[in-house]
Amino acid sequence: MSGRGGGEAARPSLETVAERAGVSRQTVSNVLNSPQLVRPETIARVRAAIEETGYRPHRAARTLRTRRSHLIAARMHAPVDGINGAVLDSFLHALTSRAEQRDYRVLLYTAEDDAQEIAAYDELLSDFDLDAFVLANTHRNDARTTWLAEHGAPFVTFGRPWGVEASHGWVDVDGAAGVYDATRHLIRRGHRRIAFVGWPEGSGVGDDRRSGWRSACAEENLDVSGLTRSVEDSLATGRAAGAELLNASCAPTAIVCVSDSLALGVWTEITARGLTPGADVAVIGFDDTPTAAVIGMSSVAQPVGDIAEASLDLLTQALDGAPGGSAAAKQLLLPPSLVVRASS
Amino acid sequence: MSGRGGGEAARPSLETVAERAGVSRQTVSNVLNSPQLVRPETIARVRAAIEETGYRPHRAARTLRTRRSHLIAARMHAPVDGINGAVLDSFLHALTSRAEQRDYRVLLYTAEDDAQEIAAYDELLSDFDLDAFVLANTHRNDARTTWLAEHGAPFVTFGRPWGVEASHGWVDVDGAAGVYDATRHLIRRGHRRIAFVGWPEGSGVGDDRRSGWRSACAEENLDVSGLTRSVEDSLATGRAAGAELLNASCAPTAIVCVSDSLALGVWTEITARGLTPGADVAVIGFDDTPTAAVIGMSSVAQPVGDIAEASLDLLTQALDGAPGGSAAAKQLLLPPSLVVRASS
DNA sequence: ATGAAAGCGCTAACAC
DNA sequence: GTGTTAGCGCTTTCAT
Repeated sequence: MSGRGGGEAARPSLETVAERAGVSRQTVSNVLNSPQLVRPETIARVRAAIEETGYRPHRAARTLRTRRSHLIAARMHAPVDGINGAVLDSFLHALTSRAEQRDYRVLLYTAEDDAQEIAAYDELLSDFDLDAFVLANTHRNDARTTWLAEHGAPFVTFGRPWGVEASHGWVDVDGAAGVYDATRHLIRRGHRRIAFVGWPEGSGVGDDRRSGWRSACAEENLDVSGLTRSVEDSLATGRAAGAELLNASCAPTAIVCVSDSLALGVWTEITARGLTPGADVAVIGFDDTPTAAVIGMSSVAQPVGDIAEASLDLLTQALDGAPGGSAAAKQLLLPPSLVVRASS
Repeated sequence: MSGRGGGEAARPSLETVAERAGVSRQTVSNVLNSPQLVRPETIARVRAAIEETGYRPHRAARTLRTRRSHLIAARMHAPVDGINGAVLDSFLHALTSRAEQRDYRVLLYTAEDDAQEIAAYDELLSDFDLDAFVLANTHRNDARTTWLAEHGAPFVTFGRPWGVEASHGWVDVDGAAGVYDATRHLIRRGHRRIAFVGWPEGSGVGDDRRSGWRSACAEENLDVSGLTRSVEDSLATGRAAGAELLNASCAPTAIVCVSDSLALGVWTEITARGLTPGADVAVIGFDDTPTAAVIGMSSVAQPVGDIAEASLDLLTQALDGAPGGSAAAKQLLLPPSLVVRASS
């Protein structure tokens, strides 16, 4: 740690610039925030003075006056099994870099459940004048969106509102389509007995993804009886589900999973039996995590950059004022893409 | 996105609290910031008034006055191969949650090289009054620390200053000790030909880790000739290095790697030959990434939480004033720990 | 199109 | 130990 007190030059203020340009402080502010009110030649003079003095507006002062911090809050998720968290990490990176381009910054917070997260909103909103919130992992009965809406705080969610009608802006990935594509891919490769390992019924995301498998199979009149499992998300449960499926009298030749965690569990079971994923039993996961890439497992990838971009579009549209009636869609469903590797 | 304008109650200010408690604004401020100056009974009265009104101080106002934002900047790293980034992610999470406990928040920025990162510091410092910076991945000729020191900005690094004498605060993990432990572990298991796959000479971190392997082998008079490789960090290069080693006339029975990426590359080569990591050839990586955990690969783990904690200790010590002469060490080398799994 | 006055909410400096 | 005064740097009226 280095202490304070290096040789800084005195920080130029609006005043300095105004004097130098021979205008009032106010005019400088207008050049910055409402240039259309200022005559072009004045603008030029002021711009020159800004350049010469190296003036930079001070955020805290602006925030105090306008109640806008130019800060967007995002949650830093705890590394769980470390597998699925990878998607949120790259989403966060995309969000940060794209926010910078729009003159916003991302402020982090942590929380262990919805209640803690709401407490964080409360503090962020009233203490720091946070401009907006980006939520991930929406789920049924999501208290967070309700709270934010009630408090009039702008927000977007990465994930649809599940089980409720909600009018807030959201961006999501079409999980059903992703799993549908994965299943179609397997069908094209000649598979007829394709299993699905998903999460227990009731999770919006999980049910949605499962439906993609079901409809792809239905289209081809494939028999799916006994070919689905519902388990919590982990390697161990995935492996057990895989074992069950492979032990059945009519074992599947391909297994699609709702997540990479489960898929890796299945993968582990396959290799433990001396079989080769892809050659003997095909496996496809969901999220295209680094681990999947490393071991060569096919997986459905979410377009993280596009999600971040779209989220910010929605946000800045609301924050910086949508010109006109703001007819733009406030809900967006993006298509994922299947990354085919050796395992399928 | 939900718009602004929900039914907020009017925000209570210091004034409100002061009136209610029958004191001046200043006294309320003192209760909050310098309670030792206020008589206990006054404190109690003010605290009660704060409670009743639900008053919360406004950061922007305080920042404007004190030039302290209570914000700490950290870089959001781009997901590279997705393997090694995992350590920084959990470090960032630990940093965020621990900073919250000390009434600091973490603000993100992105950068693609040192120059961009310095530009970010500049903006963050003068526009947002950032209080401090946390840097990771220190390297030789690190322009960032020089810049920060010159500008008098408080900072800590996760990583030693390599190749220079520097007096700034840092926290690092003893990589040499980690690799030494890993090698010792292999020796205890009976291995006599232990190879090391590292990075090209010149990277401080890489050379340091390699030295741990060298000294453990030297202690036991093990022959290490032809048993080390220096390659860039990736799966492919790791795999190639592994192949070379295994093809040699006197192939090693165990391979220690400077990173999990390289170790996974070696792992891939081993399994591709129909061999089993651990049973046939032992492999140990570095960083204990999620992928390592998933596939059951031994790896050296960095104590991320402790690093975050220590970094903040150093920072807050400098920011909030170290009482007394601040005799506490400003440099800290933490021991990593070997996580033994099936691969060794 | 530009300028003057006022004030956002807080704390440092000083008086009492 | 507590109150008073002033001002951080900016933008929002409103007057010109």
